[in-house]
Amino acid sequence: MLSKKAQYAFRALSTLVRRDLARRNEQNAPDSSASDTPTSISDMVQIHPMSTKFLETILLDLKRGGILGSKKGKGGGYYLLKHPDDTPLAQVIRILDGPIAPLPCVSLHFYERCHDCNEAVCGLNRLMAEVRDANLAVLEQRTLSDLAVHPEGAAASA
Amino acid sequence: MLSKKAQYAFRALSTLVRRDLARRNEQNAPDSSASDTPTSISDMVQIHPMSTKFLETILLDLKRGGILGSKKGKGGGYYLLKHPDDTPLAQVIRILDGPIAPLPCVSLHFYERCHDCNEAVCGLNRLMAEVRDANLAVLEQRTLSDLAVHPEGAAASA
DNA sequence: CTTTTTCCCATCGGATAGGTAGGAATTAAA
DNA sequence: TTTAATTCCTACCTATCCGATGGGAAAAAG
Repeated sequence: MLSKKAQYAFRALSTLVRRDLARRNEQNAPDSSASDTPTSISDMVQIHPMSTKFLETILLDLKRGGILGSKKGKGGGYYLLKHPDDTPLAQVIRILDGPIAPLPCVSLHFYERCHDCNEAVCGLNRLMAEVRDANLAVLEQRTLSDLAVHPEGAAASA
Repeated sequence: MLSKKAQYAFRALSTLVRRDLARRNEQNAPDSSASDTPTSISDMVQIHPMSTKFLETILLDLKRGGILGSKKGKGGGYYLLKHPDDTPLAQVIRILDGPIAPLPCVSLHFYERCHDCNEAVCGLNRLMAEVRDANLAVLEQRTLSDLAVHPEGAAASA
């Protein structure tokens, strides 16, 4: 299960993504690198109500994780460092929740040796590697852009 | 990530499965229902070293979950209630770790309404439902039998 | 030099994970 | 009929983590 941290992260990111895509549209600059108009924490909290202080720590994590940039002071805030298409959901989850794999011994980014079993002949490892791959097939393919897409053509925005 | 409980469960189950399949083979009764030769906790611990007391609680969970039967007293122990092919890994995980879905609002067996968002238009729900389905494609398909299969040993079935 | 913001550090209460202890109930066999 | 082996039940314990909060310091803009 995703932690609250990851859930809140996705909420906040969806706001940043929507603004980012809108700006790219307006400016006819679909490929420009980073936003120049940061969004403050208080703005984000107004759109998706949650604890300001808690969101603060989350955004800091995302910044350290290389997803967000920030600008201090008046008019400051956070912005996406890359095009929303270029940040897979897997990256967000790894920053906030750690490994995606169901076992450390089949994790790609957080591998830890499994000392209780021989990995070569352990039936569980093989199966859990399948699970990991099934997850990654979605989470590495889907990106922040998909967060902002709403299914039916309806103009149902938040 | 799987809990230790689930990991230990799979270890113990792999022992039961191997014995169960061997017995079916010897007796030329591939379709008989339950084992008549229970395996004791101490036997299981000898094969896969772990805390006896902890395994006890796990096996009780598996029994309450409808996967194992038990026999008390001398010569007693636990046995599989069904053919190993008929218990998907998902069932084991649900008993010991709860939901497989990454969010309660997309869980099939542990659904809980998501009060912070409109599920119909929430981008995250849709994506996490994809993740859930990717997981279930493996975990409902793969069964206890797959636990006992060793890769290089040739005779790999499915 | 005041206001608005990010940034940093420390703490905190409650829940959960992982594990332990002791003993009652049941059964087989000596 | 006693004894040994087993499951079963209830309670407890400890460390860690989750979710969250508080108090400022540092930077930037007006």
